Amino acid sequence: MREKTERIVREWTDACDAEVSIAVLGGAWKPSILSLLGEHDVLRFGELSRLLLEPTARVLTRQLRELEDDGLITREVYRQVPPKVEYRLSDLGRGAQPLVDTLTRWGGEYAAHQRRMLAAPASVGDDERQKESVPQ
Amino acid sequence: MREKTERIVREWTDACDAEVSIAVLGGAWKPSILSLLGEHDVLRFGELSRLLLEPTARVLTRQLRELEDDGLITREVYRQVPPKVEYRLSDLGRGAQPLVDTLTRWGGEYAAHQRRMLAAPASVGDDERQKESVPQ
DNA sequence: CGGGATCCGTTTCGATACTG
DNA sequence: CAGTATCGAAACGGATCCCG
Repeated sequence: MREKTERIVREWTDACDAEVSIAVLGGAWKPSILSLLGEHDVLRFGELSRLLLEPTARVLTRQLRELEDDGLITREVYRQVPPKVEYRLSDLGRGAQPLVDTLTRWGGEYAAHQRRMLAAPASVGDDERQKESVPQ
Repeated sequence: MREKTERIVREWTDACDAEVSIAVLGGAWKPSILSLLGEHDVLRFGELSRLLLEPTARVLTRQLRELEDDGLITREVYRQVPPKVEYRLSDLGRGAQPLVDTLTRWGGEYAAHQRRMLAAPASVGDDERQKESVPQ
């Protein structure tokens, strides 16, 4: 487990369990990585890199390490030339798939909703924080 | 919408919709805030502050503003002395409740699983990244 | 009561260059 | 191919003081 994850698992009360999920899945690219590994079963470093539209190797490596440390994916190194490294979901990672799917679905709906908002010319009486009115 | 949220909604491809969810819900205390507003229907600033075990006012204010900007909660100001401000879920926020619940459930299970790992004395052959072995 | 202003340390992201 | 090393910029969480 990452130190950060461990701290949160230890110290936070049950009331905020959702924060644990955010701590584990909240890094850049992480949900996408889990999603792709869910679809493809096994992926090499370079394949992940291309599918994700090229985050820098530095960044991708760190996210993968963190997911590994938190137990969601496994990393298998083939000591050969040229090197080859395979990533898969662990049991824990497969257990997270429904959550990732839910994140994907809600995020898609939210993005679609907001894109409609962006497309629509701001109409009079639109809701740009006009609640500064005086209800009482 | 926050600038950050808007950037992500605009620029990311559909393949990474989950990142949108993380962008919106990924701040400290945010899932907890939504959770509490789901339970209590309406809460004042001070009530939220106490229920969350006292984040500083500065931090709580910022998270509430971001959630408001992203359209998940509403803020109603009563111009009286002493002041009174009420927070509620918006329609968008109510729509996020199933997602928050899923985050809470998975986070709870993950935390329980990892706490068992922490409690168990590390047994021989435990999995602290021993995959550096040579499969081929 | 419900903040705003200011400041700061840490974390995180990301670009560039290099390597077994 | 799959990284590592180094560096800079920015975002974030948080403390402290002040205010209508």
